[in-house]
Amino acid sequence: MQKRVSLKTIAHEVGVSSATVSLVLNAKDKNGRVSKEMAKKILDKAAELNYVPNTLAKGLKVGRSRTIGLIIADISNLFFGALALHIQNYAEEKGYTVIIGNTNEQLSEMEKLINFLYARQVEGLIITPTEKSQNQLKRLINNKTPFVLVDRTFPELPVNSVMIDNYEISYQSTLQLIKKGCKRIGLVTYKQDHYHISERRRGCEDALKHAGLYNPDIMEEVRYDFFKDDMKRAICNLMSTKEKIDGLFFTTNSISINGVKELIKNNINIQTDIQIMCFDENDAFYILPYTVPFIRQPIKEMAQKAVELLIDQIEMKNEGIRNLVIGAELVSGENVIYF
Amino acid sequence: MQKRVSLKTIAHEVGVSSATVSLVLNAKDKNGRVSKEMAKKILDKAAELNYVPNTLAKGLKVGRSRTIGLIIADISNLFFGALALHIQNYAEEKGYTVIIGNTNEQLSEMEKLINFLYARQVEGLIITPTEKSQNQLKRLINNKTPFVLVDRTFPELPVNSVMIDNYEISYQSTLQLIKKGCKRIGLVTYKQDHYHISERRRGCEDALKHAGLYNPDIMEEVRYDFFKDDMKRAICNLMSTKEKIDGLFFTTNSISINGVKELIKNNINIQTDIQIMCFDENDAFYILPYTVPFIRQPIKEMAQKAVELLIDQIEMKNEGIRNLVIGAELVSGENVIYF
DNA sequence: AATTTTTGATTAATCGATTAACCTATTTTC
DNA sequence: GAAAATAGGTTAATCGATTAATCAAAAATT
Repeated sequence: MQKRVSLKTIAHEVGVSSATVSLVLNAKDKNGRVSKEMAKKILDKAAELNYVPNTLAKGLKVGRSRTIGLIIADISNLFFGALALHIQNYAEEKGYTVIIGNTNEQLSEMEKLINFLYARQVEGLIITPTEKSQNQLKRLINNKTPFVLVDRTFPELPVNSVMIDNYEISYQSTLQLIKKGCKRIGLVTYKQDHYHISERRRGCEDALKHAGLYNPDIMEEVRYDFFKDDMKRAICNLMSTKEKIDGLFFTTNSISINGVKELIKNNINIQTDIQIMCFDENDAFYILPYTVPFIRQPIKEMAQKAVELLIDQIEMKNEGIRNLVIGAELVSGENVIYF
Repeated sequence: MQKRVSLKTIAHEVGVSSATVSLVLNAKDKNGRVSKEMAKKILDKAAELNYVPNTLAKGLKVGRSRTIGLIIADISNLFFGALALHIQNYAEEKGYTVIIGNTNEQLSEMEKLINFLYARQVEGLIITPTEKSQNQLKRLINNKTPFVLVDRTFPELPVNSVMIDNYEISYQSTLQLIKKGCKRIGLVTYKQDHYHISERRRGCEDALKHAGLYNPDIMEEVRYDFFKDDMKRAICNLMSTKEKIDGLFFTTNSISINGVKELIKNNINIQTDIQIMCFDENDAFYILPYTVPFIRQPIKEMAQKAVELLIDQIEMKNEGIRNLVIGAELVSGENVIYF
């Protein structure tokens, strides 16, 4: 790598001190601190030498890195990928650099990442927390490190968060299944204690209970670590009940995709035999010859709000804890139903 | 944010100079520079105060940021998402931080990103270049900025690259279609001048020519900016030829997904009416009741090699330009065919 | 003509960490 | 017992940029 051009280089070539160069290049010579001719000379030389300021040195001096850390649970998931993209775009627009880390849903990785990012002087974090990460978040709170949770949260902790209303959208979407005439509606969800997932389940189950259709025998749980096997078993179980089920609610995207796959494998016609409700958009749905109804999270909006919340905290514009809830939409066939 | 603990803080609390603290914390007191008792005191205090070194300050001093920039063309694409994940994981393992940027296939964005990353003192770049970005790459070459191209390259430029053998795998995969008995094999590709895409086309066409099956009338091009409309038209054209086509080669993942979708929409049975060949793995393929043959790129290996090549350059272990070609595999039903 | 103001720049400290060079007791060596 | 070696630190410069404080010369004011 060629030696980089620093303020000093320019100063030396023009024959002034580096302070002068700094003033000109930062346009802080408002009170006529530098003559126009000199300013032009410096600007020209900077352009000629292709000067790019050293963000790190500047950050060190002014005590601000203008960097935020993004801790994602599973970047190979399209939902998180899109979330990361929008967070990055929006943060960059606001003048911040984003360093992304991936926990792979591993608590230990989350701890490592926090330290890693902290050492890189991030001014704040946007986090999709892994299960049981409350203690790590508490440490961040004690440190007064600004952070925002997205997509997932722990309701018992006093933290900033951006979420969709998982209960509400699940309730409403289940009502849609009922409206379509489903009488025996099952559910497949993860066996884990993420609040957002259990809220989805609760929303679905409450809708069923209120309609007098709730049946605990057709609520299936699958393990994250044995996902494929458990899905196979779950769909198999559900499909072999005496009274055939005619509706199915999937609480996450991965469960939705795999659920549809297993249904197709079992020769169940998703149009006629059963109605389903999925979470999150996916290419896979568009490949099918029929439309699959799914709940769409407003990813871009969530990303922007998360960045805004974080920057407000960093720049001390915040007034206490904020928990944003953003509406999701049910995409069913051609028509979008908003809630 | 709480005031961070610096070397000085520790030095002050223990009652020594910060030089001593630095020596102890970096284990550079090998020649008995610091007494064991003092070292223990410092270590204990560092642990007590939860000291985390300021990577930026260290980078400034030693002249190395240990950061690399990753410029991705379209992070919402699963292939690039996976590539980014693996690059990041492997780079971190090697002690480097990765800052990711997304060009959205826009040349102007690529220029902005390069400057942005350069200002952040990246020591090198891994790039999936956009079309017509040769001049920007030439500037990097002139600057002697270490960089590696992945997935795409410009054969006329003297650059390091990690690629699959697009020509070879396309040739072989087309032979498979022919072996299955296809007589009229069409192709859908992007109308753009990326070398890797045109190599895929060339591979397919050469296989057809050598088999005496080449027909330029059923080679369709679609525009990136009018993708969906063009795909609709392309498939429609192909399907309305007098002599029905019985094989179809898609040169990218997005074309594959959309192609399959359009075929299904047009009520064409992919098992019986037509044989297809797709590029890159996708969830969508697994949702279908039949297996879709596709070409799988060894993403993880490509990622690792790219990181290795780059680090070799950064740490001056390189010996000139290297162009790595990694074998891809054809995944056809249950059996994987390696080339 | 003496004083004040303005113009146009420089000096020097600082951010946090590193490291070559230096210093002072204490211990070894002959 | 004097010189040399060693142990156990400290000083100070440095990376690149910022900025308060300062300064010298020219211009304006009285």
